[in-house]
Amino acid sequence: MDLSNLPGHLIRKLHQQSTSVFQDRMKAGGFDLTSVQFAALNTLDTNEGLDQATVAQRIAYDRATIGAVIKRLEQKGLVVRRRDQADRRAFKLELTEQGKALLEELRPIVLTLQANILPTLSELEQATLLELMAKALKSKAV
Amino acid sequence: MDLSNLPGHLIRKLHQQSTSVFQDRMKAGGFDLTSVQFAALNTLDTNEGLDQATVAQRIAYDRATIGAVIKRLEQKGLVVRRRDQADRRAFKLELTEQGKALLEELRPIVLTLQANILPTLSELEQATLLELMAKALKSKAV
DNA sequence: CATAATTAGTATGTATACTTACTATTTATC
DNA sequence: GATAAATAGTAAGTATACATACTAATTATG
Repeated sequence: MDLSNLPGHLIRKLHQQSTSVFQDRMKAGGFDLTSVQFAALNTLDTNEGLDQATVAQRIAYDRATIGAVIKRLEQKGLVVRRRDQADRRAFKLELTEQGKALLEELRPIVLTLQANILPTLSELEQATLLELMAKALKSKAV
Repeated sequence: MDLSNLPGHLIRKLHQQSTSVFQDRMKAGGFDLTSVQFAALNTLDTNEGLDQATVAQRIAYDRATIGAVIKRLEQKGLVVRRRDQADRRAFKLELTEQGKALLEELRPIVLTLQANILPTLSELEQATLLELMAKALKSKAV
């Protein structure tokens, strides 16, 4: 039984390649940020004042996982947490000036880097792959 | 900037879906094994007496990661480690009878479950996706 | 053959990723 | 309006995933 052609294995390796490209580019630029942290940061900029649960939902993360991610962003001085006065269980998250500046700097880099995740595919092939992945995610598997 | 259509994000979510389907199926069958552990087990059956480094290389895992995976397989009584007398740094890995039996039982389940990772795609679309993923992995990204 | 360079595996530290259980609060419901 | 149900976030536990540094052993090189 050869696993190498099964969906699960191919997807895992592609994910490896994807995060590896992201990390290499960040390191090359002297940035200390993971793809997860970037995704959280980017979501906050588009929508200031979100709480952790909403951020988690937007980028498909677990509630427990996002807590640790936000904590690290806070320690890096990129995000501030304030108790929501309307709902004192929740935090309202905001980017600091430093967080906003970093995000502006990173966005073009992250966009450019996406092409390097699939360097051996033609434009058409990349588009087809993205379309099929999006379709595969349409409704959750049983 | 919307991340949801970028390769990195789609790949991550697909990976989530893939591992989730695997875990659900295992749980439904009353098995306690991750996809990573299954991959290691399967590699060992095809090739008894491999060492950890070779197993790691075959299924594209990190040397440090595979050590922990093998340790858990050993604790579950599925794998045995013996010092290689020809190279006393290395271990020769072998499946136990229990490991072999479990593997035989799991193989058809794992094969069947692969289709559930991409339930919204037609046969043709699945084949196309697999082909493109395989091609994208052909040579590592820079 | 002595020393340098590699290699197998472990240890440590950081970062996801998810489960279950918990506290504190808020919302639903009777 | 008291109580039940739900929700936000944390805590603890397990399992990848990878970088770096380390030990022990092997191979290369002078």
